[in-house]
Formats: sequence, C-alpha cells, structure tokens
Amino acid sequence: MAEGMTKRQEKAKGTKQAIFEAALRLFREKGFDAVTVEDIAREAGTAKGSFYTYFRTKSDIIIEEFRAIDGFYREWSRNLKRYGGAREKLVAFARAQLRYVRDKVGVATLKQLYANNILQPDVEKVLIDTGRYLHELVRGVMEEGQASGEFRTDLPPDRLALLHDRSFRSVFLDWAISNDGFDLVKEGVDWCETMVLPAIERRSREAERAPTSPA
Amino acid sequence: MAEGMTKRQEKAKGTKQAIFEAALRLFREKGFDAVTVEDIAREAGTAKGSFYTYFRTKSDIIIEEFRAIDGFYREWSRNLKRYGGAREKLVAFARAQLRYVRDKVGVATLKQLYANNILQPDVEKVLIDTGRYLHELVRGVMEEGQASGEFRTDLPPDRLALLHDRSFRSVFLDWAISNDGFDLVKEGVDWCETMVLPAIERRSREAERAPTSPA
DNA sequence: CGCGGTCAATGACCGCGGTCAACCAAAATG
DNA sequence: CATTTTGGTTGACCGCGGTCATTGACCGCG
Repeated sequence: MAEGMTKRQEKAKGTKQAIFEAALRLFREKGFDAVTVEDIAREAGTAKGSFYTYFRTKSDIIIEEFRAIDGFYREWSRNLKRYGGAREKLVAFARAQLRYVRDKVGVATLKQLYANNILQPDVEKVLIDTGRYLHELVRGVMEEGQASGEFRTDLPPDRLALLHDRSFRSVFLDWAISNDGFDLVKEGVDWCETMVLPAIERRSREAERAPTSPA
Repeated sequence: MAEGMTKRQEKAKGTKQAIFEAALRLFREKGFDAVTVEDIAREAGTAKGSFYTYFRTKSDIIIEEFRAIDGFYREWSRNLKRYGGAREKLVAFARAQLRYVRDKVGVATLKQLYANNILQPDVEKVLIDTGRYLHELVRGVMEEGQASGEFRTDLPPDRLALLHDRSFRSVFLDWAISNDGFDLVKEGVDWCETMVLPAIERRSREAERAPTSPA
C-alpha cells in the first residue's frame, strides 16, 4: 500500500476493495443477474450507496475484472521469443488468449463485457481501445512479420493489428451469443489460420514462401 | 388480413400492430432508452400489460424490426445475376448490405440488436441463426465460386458462408461499439477485400496449408 | 338464445438499478 | 484547541421493466 495516504483514503480504498471482492465472489456463486447491488453491499458490509461511490454501474465490476487480462498479456509476452517467426507467434498468442478467455474469463463475464461495451455511451471502450497493451503486443508481431517478409507490407502495422483484433472479436462475439456453443480455443485457432493469417500474410506472388524453419 | 379470423383475433392483431408501430415511432423520435413501455402503450391507446401480451421484452421490438432485413435480402438477391463472378457478387452484396444497415437500420437499433442477442438467454438468436435467408444467399454465392474455381474448395460452402457472415459481424460490432465512429460502408467494403476475400479465394498455388511445425 | 370456457386487456404491484440530500468523522486551517 | 472544509457513507426514494390476478367481452355449442 502507498505511504502518503491519510486514514480516510486508506479506509476508502479498503471499502472499494471489499465491494469489488464481494461482487466477484457473488457473481461467481450466483451469476451476474441473480446478484443485486444490495447483495453486494451487504456482503461487503457497507451501504448500497457506497457501491456507486466507486463504480458507476453494476457491470463496471466486469470491466474492472477484465482489465486483469492485460496483466496476463504482459506476462505471456515474455514467452514470445520462444517462437520462430511472426506467424508462429500469432498462432501461439491466439491459443494463449483463447485459453485464457475460455478458462479464466468465462462466457458469462464476456457477455456482460460485450453488452456493456455496446450499450454504455460514455464508458471507455476496453474492447476497441487501441491504447491497451494487447494492441501494442500484436502490433509488435506485425512489425516483425513485415520485416521478415512474412506479412504484407502494403498496410501499416497498426492497421494489421486492428484487422487482427477485430477479426478475433467476432469469434468471441459468436461464442458469447451462442452461449458457449462451441469450443472457443479450437474454433479460434482454426479461425486464426483460415481467416486471419491468409489476410495478413504476404500474398505469394509466385513462390514467396515464408521461411518457417525451426529456431 | 386473413379470412378465417374471429373478431377477437382481428382486434388482437390490430392491437399488436398498433403497439409495434407506436414503439417504432417513439424509438425513432426519442431513442430507445428515452421511451418507456408505458409511453408505448399510451401512444398505442392500450395498457402497459398489453405490451407484454405480444412482446416478451421491450427490445423484442428491435428484433421484430430487424427481421425486415430479410425482405431486403430477398429483394436484392434478384440483382445477383448482374454481376460477373462470385467475387463481384460478394463485394456487391457487401456494399448493399452495409448501406442498408447504415441508412435503414442505424447504429441505435444495431446496438440494441447486438446487446439483446448477447444477453437474452432463450431468444432465438437472429444474428447467428444459419436458418435465415442471409445464410442461404451467401452459401449460394460460395457454391458458385467454388464451382467456377474462384473460391477454395477445401471447406464446404456452409462453412465458407459462416466465415463470411461472422467476419462481417465484427465490422458491425466495431461500428456499434464505436458508436458510428467510422463510415460503415467504406470500412466494410475494405474489410471484405482485405480480410474476407483473401481467406475465401483459392490460394494461387496451393489449396492446403502447411501445418504448424512441431516443437 | 343462454351458458360455460377462453383469452385479450388491464393496472396495481414488485424488484432492482441508480440517485441524492443529509450526515459526520477526519483533515485542513488559524 | 476551536472552526471550517472535505469527502466517504448512508438509506429513503425514484423510475422503469416486467408480472399477474382479475375482469369482461367474445367464442362456440347445445
């Protein structure tokens, strides 16, 4: 905990934390819709109004929780060097990301996240925010792929990253709508190979083949 | 109006129609969130409870409205023969569809539609329903493209159509999240050419791809 | 025509997300 | 220490989406 904190601020931080944790606990236990804000407040040992001191809406909790994924990305990105080319990196990243969402995030949370991003007017849109680390990470790989000749160079790396991210978004969306109706990882990896890579890779003009030799 | 209808049924149909039209009118006037179900009932000259005799939720109106797009698809599909190859058909269809959504559907409605499809548990999911005419239409073009050698044949036309539809869904999604933050038609046509076609078209040399090299 | 059954219509009611004026302990001021 | 200011805390309250028991007009059948 930070030092230069008054007693008041510390208590406030404690309250926020208590609310956040109570909310997550209850959501996991009973599901988002079956938990009321009053339930959360009670569980956190505070009043309903306090919830709204720290969160604008009930679903803000979901967004806050989702931000943890950036930590995962940061952590995971250190493995990047293990993979030979940009292509392999992209597939490996896809698999890791898909696994994380399927196993750690879950459909229920993803649903709320997507719905929230669509409906809330003023909220910072985590899903399409190109300032997030996710975007950095992907853009880095795109740059590498362009440098190595694996990926097309007629579009800037930023754009390639956007295309990549957006494309994956549709898989997550379908997964959410279908309510876990297919295996996210299997379908996502397949999607990556069938839809994303062909669009991103340098079009084989004649025999331009990406050197996929093991490192 | 149908013949074999009792007075009761006819009146009921009238009520439903009145509610539906009142809702659309008010939504257009004031926006979805600014209209209450009671407003709709009042405007339709009936009671609030009646709304729920004909629609399960307020956003059901949106779904009902959206179904009109299938009529548009049917109408438009008669123009298909004007275009030379499957590729051209796909691009032309994309443009028509995008225009329709941008100009006739609108962001506000699309937002509600997507959110509704994500959140509502039991509702028939219009967006991913492969029984809709949209899917028929696209699959037909895919078949044609495969027959003419334009499109890849290592995947069934059904699968190609799914990939196509899902891919476009992400553009609509981003458009909704960004709240009309870019020109849907421009971006969508570009998306079609950069992301969809490269994945769908027969790869210039080989149809199948090298599997990921083992570690 | 009369009568039992049906079903559209109704509006009071409920539960929950979100707001807000008032409160008061802690911080800042002198 | 006395006084003012700040900001976290509170719960009554509001508005709206959605429910449901009740009503009464209409249906079909004898």
